[in-house]
Amino acid sequence: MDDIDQRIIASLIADARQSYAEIGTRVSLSAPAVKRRVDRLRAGGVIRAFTTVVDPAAVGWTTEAFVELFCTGRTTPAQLTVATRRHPEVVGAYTVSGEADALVHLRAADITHLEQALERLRAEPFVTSTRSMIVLSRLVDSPTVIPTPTAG
Amino acid sequence: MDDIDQRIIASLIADARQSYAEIGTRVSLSAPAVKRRVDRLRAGGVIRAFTTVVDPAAVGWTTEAFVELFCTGRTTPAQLTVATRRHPEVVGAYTVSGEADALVHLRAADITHLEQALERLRAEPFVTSTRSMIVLSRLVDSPTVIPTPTAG
DNA sequence: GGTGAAACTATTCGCAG
DNA sequence: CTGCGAATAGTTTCACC
Repeated sequence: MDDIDQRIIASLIADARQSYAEIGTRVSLSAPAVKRRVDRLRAGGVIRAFTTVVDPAAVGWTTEAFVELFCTGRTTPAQLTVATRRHPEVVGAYTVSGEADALVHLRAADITHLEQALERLRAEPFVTSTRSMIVLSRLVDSPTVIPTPTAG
Repeated sequence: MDDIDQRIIASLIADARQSYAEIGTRVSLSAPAVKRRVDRLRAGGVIRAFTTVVDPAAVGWTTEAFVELFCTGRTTPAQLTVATRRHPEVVGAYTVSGEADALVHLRAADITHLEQALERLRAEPFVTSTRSMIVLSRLVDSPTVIPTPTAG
């Protein structure tokens, strides 16, 4: 992972459908050289996937919520992973420090759908209680972060 | 937006670098037909971007947090948007129902960097207090949702 | 929405630093 | 080990039906 790799990644984050030749002009490399680096980054797990950012509303998912999960003492992260992945409405789940044990990001078609998903989540045996924050408006939602780490 | 558009989108979410011909075989359409639909979806704002999912750790961002923002009474969503976009560490920001007024998703290089970002955020004039949840582990983190809305 | 042709890319070589 | 240039295979994109 050198500086050129970083720039290739930044370029692919900006547009995943760019040609290798185009990336090459940006980073001053030939297309085959870029491809070799991208293949290496993919094999090494640095690049996980090429994906498409879709307007959630256009696709029918208009309701979103963050739910804090309070769990029984003996709940493992592995249990949480398995449980949360069962629910298709879960788009993100994290164990966190603070009062709650986990934070779950839900996306649903509407309030009714969200309520159903929430009830299913609350029915998990290790969940003792939940606290929901319904998203009223999305102010910022960067698909991925452009890598410029040394900003501190 | 018909069923074929949905399937094209699902396919592009799974792999944004697929050829139009490949998508065409999945949805039983010719490559030019697929391109026309993709162009239309892009122009209509349904498809926002083609991007790359990168392992945040590999790129140097190892620390993540969700911060609940408590604001003064007269704070508008527009103010929040402007303020949160100023900070490069903010990867997501939402106004929410519940105790807090907003939820901010931060990503930083390390704890020190996160602390700095948090202090800068707390220095915003409309912020009265904050409550942080540091992410201990990422259980689920779907880059985008595969559109299968009618699951309720 | 399909077809076919032209322009452009991707990908695989051999070869050089 | 990494990058380059050339040749082949495949893709995008266009006009037209």
